[in-house]
Amino acid sequence: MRNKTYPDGMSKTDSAAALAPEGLMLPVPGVDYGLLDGLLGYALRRAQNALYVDFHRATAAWDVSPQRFAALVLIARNPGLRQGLLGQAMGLHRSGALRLTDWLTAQGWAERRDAPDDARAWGLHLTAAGKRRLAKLEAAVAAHDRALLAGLGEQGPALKAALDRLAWVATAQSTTPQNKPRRQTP
Amino acid sequence: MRNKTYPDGMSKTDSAAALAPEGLMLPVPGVDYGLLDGLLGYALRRAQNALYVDFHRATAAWDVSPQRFAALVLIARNPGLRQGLLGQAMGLHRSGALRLTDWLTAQGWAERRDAPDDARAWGLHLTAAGKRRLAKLEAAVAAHDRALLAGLGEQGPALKAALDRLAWVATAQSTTPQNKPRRQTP
DNA sequence: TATTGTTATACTCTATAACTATA
DNA sequence: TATAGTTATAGAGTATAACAATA
Repeated sequence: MRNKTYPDGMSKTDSAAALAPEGLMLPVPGVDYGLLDGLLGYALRRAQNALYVDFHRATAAWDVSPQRFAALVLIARNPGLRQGLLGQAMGLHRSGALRLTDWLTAQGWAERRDAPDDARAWGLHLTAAGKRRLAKLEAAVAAHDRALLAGLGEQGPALKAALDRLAWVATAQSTTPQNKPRRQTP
Repeated sequence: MRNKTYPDGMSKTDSAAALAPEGLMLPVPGVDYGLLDGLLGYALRRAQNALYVDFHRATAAWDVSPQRFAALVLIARNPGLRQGLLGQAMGLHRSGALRLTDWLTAQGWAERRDAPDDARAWGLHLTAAGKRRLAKLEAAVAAHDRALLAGLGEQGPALKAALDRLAWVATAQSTTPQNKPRRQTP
C-alpha cells in the first residue's frame, strides 16, 4: 500500500463513546414466554445479552466494545495482519474491517504499515501505547471472565466446551450442501 | 389509546427483507486467537453468531429475525400485551418497541387494539393470519432447536441449564450495587 | 406529576456497488 | 482477470429528547 493517490478522506467513524447497544433483557414477571423458555437459542441470546452488559461495565475505563477488543487481540498476536484477514476472522465484510481499522487507528490503538510482500495491502500493528493499554485491558477482561466462571462453579468448564461444540454444530448445519441457502443462480 | 389526534404518519420502517446482519465467524487457519480461545465470552459470541446464521437459514421462508420471532411469541402467549411491556421484556427502549410493533403490524402479523383499562395504551394481538403463520414458524424454530440439541448429544440439556445460570450470574454482577456504573451525578 | 406512546433525529453497525491500485 | 483496500451510500437497529394524551 505504497503510493495511493486518494484524497485525504479520514472517515467519520471517529466518535468515541461506544454506547451500550442493548439494555438488560430481564425476565418480566407475569409475562408468559411460551416456547422461548425452552429454546437453546433463546437461552443463548439471554446469556449473551447479560454478558455484553457486564463486559461493558467491567471495561468501562477503556471504552472498547467486545468486538473491538477481539480485533485488538488478533492484531497483537498476529503483527502485520491484513485488514481483509481481520475481517474474515470476525465475520465482517471488507468495508466493515475498514471502519473497524479506522476506529482503532484514530483512537491510537493500532496503525497501518506497508505490507512487505504485497503493495496492495496494509499490515496492521499495535502502537506502543496500544500495547501498553491492551496489557491492562486484557487483564481486566480475563478477570471478568474468571469471575463468570467462578459464578458457574463446576458447570463452568463444561459450558465452555459445550459452547465450542455448539458453534461447530450450528456452522455445520448452515454449511451442509442441502441446507445452504441457494445464491442467485443467474 | 382511543382518540389521539396525531397526523396519520405511518412510519418508514416498512421495508421487509431483513438481511443477515453478520457473516459466519469462521476460525481462520494460521491466525492466532490468543486469549480469545480461552474466554467464555468469546465462545458465547461464536456460538451465538453461528446460531444466528443458522436460524436465518432455517426460517428463511418467513423473513423474521430472531428478535421479531421472540416478539411474536410473547404477543401470542400474552394477548393484549402493552407495547411498553414488550419492550421491557426484550431490553428495548419505548421507541424501539414502537418500531418493532410498527413492523409487525405493517407485515400483517399483529395489530394494535385499544387497551380496555388504560386509554393511553395499546393492547397487542396477533391477527388471524399471524396466528396461522406463527404456528408453522414455531414448528420450524422448534425443529431447528431440536436439531442443535441432537448435535450436542448428552451435553445438550446441561448446556441449556448452564446458559440459564450464566445469564443469571452475569446479570447479578452487573446489578451488584458496588459494580453498578454510576449514573451522572449532577 | 408520572406514565404510555409518538415524533423527530442521530449514531452505530453492517452491507452493496463502483472504484483505484496492484497482482 | 482477480484481489486488497477505499469511497459513497443505504438499510437496520437502537438511543435521546421533546411532545400529547391520559392516569
